[in-house]
Amino acid sequence: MRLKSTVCRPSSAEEIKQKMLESAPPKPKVNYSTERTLDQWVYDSLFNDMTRGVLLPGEKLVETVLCEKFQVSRTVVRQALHRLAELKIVNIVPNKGASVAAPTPQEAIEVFEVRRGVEAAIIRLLSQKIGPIDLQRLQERLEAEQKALNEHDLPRWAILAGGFHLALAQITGNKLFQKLLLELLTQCTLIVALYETPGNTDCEHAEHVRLVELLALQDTEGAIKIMDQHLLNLQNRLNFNKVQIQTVP
Amino acid sequence: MRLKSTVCRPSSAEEIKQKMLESAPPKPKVNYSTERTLDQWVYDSLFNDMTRGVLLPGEKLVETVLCEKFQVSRTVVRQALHRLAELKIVNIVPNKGASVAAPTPQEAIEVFEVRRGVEAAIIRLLSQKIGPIDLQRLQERLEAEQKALNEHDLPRWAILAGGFHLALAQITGNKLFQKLLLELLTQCTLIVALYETPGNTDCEHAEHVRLVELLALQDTEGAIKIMDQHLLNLQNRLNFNKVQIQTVP
DNA sequence: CAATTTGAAATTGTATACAAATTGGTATAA
DNA sequence: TTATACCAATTTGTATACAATTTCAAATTG
Repeated sequence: MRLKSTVCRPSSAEEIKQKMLESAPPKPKVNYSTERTLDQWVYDSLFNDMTRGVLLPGEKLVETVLCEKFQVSRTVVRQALHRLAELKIVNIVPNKGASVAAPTPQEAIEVFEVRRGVEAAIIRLLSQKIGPIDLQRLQERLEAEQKALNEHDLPRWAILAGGFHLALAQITGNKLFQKLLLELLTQCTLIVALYETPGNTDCEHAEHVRLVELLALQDTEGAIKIMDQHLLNLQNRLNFNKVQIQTVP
Repeated sequence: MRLKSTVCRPSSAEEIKQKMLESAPPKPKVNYSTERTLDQWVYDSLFNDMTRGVLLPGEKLVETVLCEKFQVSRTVVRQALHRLAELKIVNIVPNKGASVAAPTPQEAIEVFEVRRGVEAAIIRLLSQKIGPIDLQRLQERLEAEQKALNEHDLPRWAILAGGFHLALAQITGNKLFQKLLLELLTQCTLIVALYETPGNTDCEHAEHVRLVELLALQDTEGAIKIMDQHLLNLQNRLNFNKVQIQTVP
């Protein structure tokens, strides 16, 4: 008996303020309709929380809880959740509710199969369009990665490493490829959170370096091969026997 | 008793009844919640209307009109539209409304680039898993295609030809590839509706035949090449200067 | 005590109510 | 005539109200 009626307004409680503070949403938007809708704001916020690892796979997403967190009505929360479900990064079971997707081992394998295909296609396309400025920028990225590794700042490195793949997609100039890859990367984030084993970050970084070298040499097929192996290595580090802990508060 | 019949404000009229009859929805669902939700029903119905060419690119999708067509509240219609927008087959502009996606020439090119990459990946994966039964089924599909062509039943042929590509994805066993390809095919349907030129169906069919021959010979790279050319041919038949007619009732 | 029933709280699905924005036409002024 | 300001009707965005389903623990029964 926490909420008096079926309303999700501030009602008259104080635990709500507590909740608010404990995980405050980015910014409540001064006047709504400044080009963006509320549901887009909730959508983006949830999406980011998942890519950043704030929301973990399997975590329950109860509508009223999100209503209070964002101080919006259930209508907008539902809309955001259903849109995210369309991308398979939120799982919705009718009459049961929504939760952060927790891909099964089978689904994880499928995601990696698609990702390998898509990233190969991206490299093939990119090789026709890449120029010296692009290579320059990739080099700078690699140096930033190296720096993060030297400083043992793994969270920062992880973000940079994901960004590296997105940067490749960006060079193609193809927005659809960029969107598709972002979705796949997000799913991979969830998969890694579920099944990750230690792994060798130095190795991953070296593969990025080698990839850029091959791109600079215009060795497209070689670059594709490295990328494929890179993703296979990541996949092979997954341990599907790992016990999955459902977050239950 | 639910359904107080005051659904969506019938405004004032009779043209509405006309619209209702002119495109009656499949089935109104006896008791809702027989495993499926209303918004899923609307979603599926709209999706099919687009793949079947009943809804044309650019067509306005006004919420209240759909409310009356399906006899549901705006809530479910909105949910369905926003989900479809997530797949880029419906276009939503905040405060302006929804319409069937009408890809620009640039977007069309991007869809084809992605599709070529995805279908190549599908063939590469499929070649590891295809067996004699699969080849048998593909042969039967081709015969059905041939029959439709002989009978000059182009609509049926178009459905079969699209189904051929989906059938290839199915052989991979990868549900994600299947979902992705279905989305891309739907976008291609819209693109073709906008920019199609006559084109040679016999040629397209011959390419399907050749593809299956190469798969039977386990010539994966050859099959990929044929598929790529097949899709390039389709793309090259598009005429981006074609006048686009917006349906305005 | 184990298994089943049951019922109220919690949660989701759907409908309606209200607010804000857009649209299109008309009246007015330059 | 053209341009602009303004209002009313339409349409979309958001919040609330209500209905149906699920959950889970206490009560009942064997």
